[in-house]
Amino acid sequence: MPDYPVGAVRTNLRIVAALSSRTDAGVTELATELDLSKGSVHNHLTTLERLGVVVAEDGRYRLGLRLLDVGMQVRDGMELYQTARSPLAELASSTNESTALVVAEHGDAVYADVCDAARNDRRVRLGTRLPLHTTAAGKAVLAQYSLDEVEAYVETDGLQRRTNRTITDAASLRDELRTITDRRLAYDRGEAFTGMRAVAAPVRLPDHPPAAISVLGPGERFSGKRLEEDLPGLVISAANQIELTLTD
Amino acid sequence: MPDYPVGAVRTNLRIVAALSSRTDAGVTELATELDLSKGSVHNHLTTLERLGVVVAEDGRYRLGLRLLDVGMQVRDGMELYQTARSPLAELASSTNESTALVVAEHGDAVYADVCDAARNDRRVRLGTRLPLHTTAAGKAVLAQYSLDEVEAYVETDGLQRRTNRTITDAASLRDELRTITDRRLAYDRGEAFTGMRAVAAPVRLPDHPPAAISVLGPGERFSGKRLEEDLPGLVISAANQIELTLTD
DNA sequence: AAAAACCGTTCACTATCGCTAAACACCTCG
DNA sequence: CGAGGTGTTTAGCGATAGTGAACGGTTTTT
Repeated sequence: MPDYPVGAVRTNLRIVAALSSRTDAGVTELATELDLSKGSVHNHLTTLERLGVVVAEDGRYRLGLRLLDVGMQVRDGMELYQTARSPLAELASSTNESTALVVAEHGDAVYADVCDAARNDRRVRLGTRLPLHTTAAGKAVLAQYSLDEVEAYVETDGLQRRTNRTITDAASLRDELRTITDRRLAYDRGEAFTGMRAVAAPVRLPDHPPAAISVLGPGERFSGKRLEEDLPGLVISAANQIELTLTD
Repeated sequence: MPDYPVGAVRTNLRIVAALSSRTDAGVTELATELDLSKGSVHNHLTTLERLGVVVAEDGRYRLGLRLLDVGMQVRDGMELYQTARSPLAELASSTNESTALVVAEHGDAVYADVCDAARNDRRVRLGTRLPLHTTAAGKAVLAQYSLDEVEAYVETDGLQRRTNRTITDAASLRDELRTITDRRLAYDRGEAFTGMRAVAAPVRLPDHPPAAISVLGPGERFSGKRLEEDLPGLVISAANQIELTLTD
C-alpha cells in the first residue's frame, strides 16, 4: 500500500501548509517550492477557492478562515474542553497567570484551550503544537503512557531539542516521568522556550485519551515557594475538579 | 471545465465537513451519508490520518486539532487582526460587553476575533460564519460594497432568513445600507439570533478588504440612550483608532 | 518604446490513481 | 453457532491528476 492512498489529498495539504506560512502566494511560487507543475497547483487552488477554503485576489491566493471555523467546531465538540473550561479560567484568575488545557495528538502536545490572565506572550496560543517531551503538560501526558508507548514515542518522534534545557536523553526522560507519576506534577524549566516555565498536572479520565492542564509564564515569576508549593497545589486541585465532574 | 478541477479534494472536504459535525464517525456511516463506497471513504480517512488531520481510534475516526492550528496561524497572520486586537479589547472592557472583529469572506461575515467581556453566550465564537446581511458588522461591511457588488451578493447568496427580523427584501437592504454609510453605524436588532443585538462600525482601509467591528449582547442591555448614543460613540472611536494606526 | 521576462491561465495528453463492487476478517449479538 | 454488524483489503476499470507547452496579460528591462 502506498503511504497516501489518495495522493491528491496529500498534494492539496502540502499546498495548504505552504499557504499557511505566508500571507499570500502566487501559482509559480508554490509550484517551484513544492516541485509541482503550475497547472496542477492552479487546479488545486481553484478547487480550494470554490470550496471556500482559499480566497483569490488579483491573481494571488491566500487561505481564508474556513479552516479556523472547522477547527473551532472540533474543539468545541470536545467533552473535555467543555468541562475544563471554567476550572481553567478560575485557575488563571487565582494564579494570575496563563493556563492551558493540553491533549496529545500524533505525538504532539496540543493546546486545546488557553486562558490568558493578561497579555499573552504569543508563543503559546490556541492550537499550538509542541513535542510532548518539551512541555510540562506534555510530560504529564507522557507519564500516563505505558513504557511501550513512551518508547514508541521516543522511537518515532525522537527527542528533538528545542532549548539547551530540553530533555534529549531517553533514560532521563523515563526518570522524570516516574517522578511526575509519583508527585502528580510536571515542571518545565525553559525546556520549550528559554525563559518560560510551567507547572502541569495530569488529567486522567476513563475512556478518554490522557490530558493535562498547566500554568505557564515567565521564569521570573515562577520560582521559590510559589513554584514549589503554591502553584502546584492550585493546579492539582483544578485537575481534581475536572476529573471529578467528568467521572460522575 | 468541471466545477472542481481536483475532484478528490472535494470528496475529501466533504468527509471533513461530515466529521466536523460529530464527535466521531465510522466508515460505513460516512459512506452512506456521502453516497460513496466504503473503500473510498477508507482511503480518504487513512490519508487524512497519515497527514495528521484525523485521529483513528478503535476503528472509528474523528477530526484532530491540526486544522485549528492552521486556522489560528492564518488568523494570526492577518495584519488587521494584529492592529485591531488591543482596540477591540479596550472596547470590550469600556462597554463591558463582547466585541468582535468581522471580515467578509465568500459572502459570509466571519468573526476573526472575539473578545468576551465576561461569559460569552457561545452563539458567536471565533471563526463563526453568518450571512452578511444578518449581522450588524456584516451590514457595515456590505455598506462598503459597490451597488453591483451588493446585487451580486443578493443574487448568489440570497437573503436567507434567520429570525423574523432578518432583512429579506433587497430594497430594504439597500435603504439600510445607505443609512449605515451616512451614519457610519450599523444595528442588529435580533436579525441573526432572536434576543441578541449589536452595534457595528465599518472599518475602511486602503488595500484591505472591507471589515467592521461590533459590540454585541443580549437585547435587555442594548436599548435606550446606551444603544443610541453611548455604544455608537465608543464603537466608532475604536474603529477610528484602528483605521489610523493602519493607514500611517 | 520596443522587447524581454514574468505572471496566471488554459489546453491536450497519458500514465496514474481514485473509485466501485465484492470478498475478507473480525467482532458482537441472539 | 450463524446472522448481521463492523472496518479492511483486493481486483480492475474508467476517470483524472499531473505534465509540459502554449497563450494572453502585465510589468520590468533595455
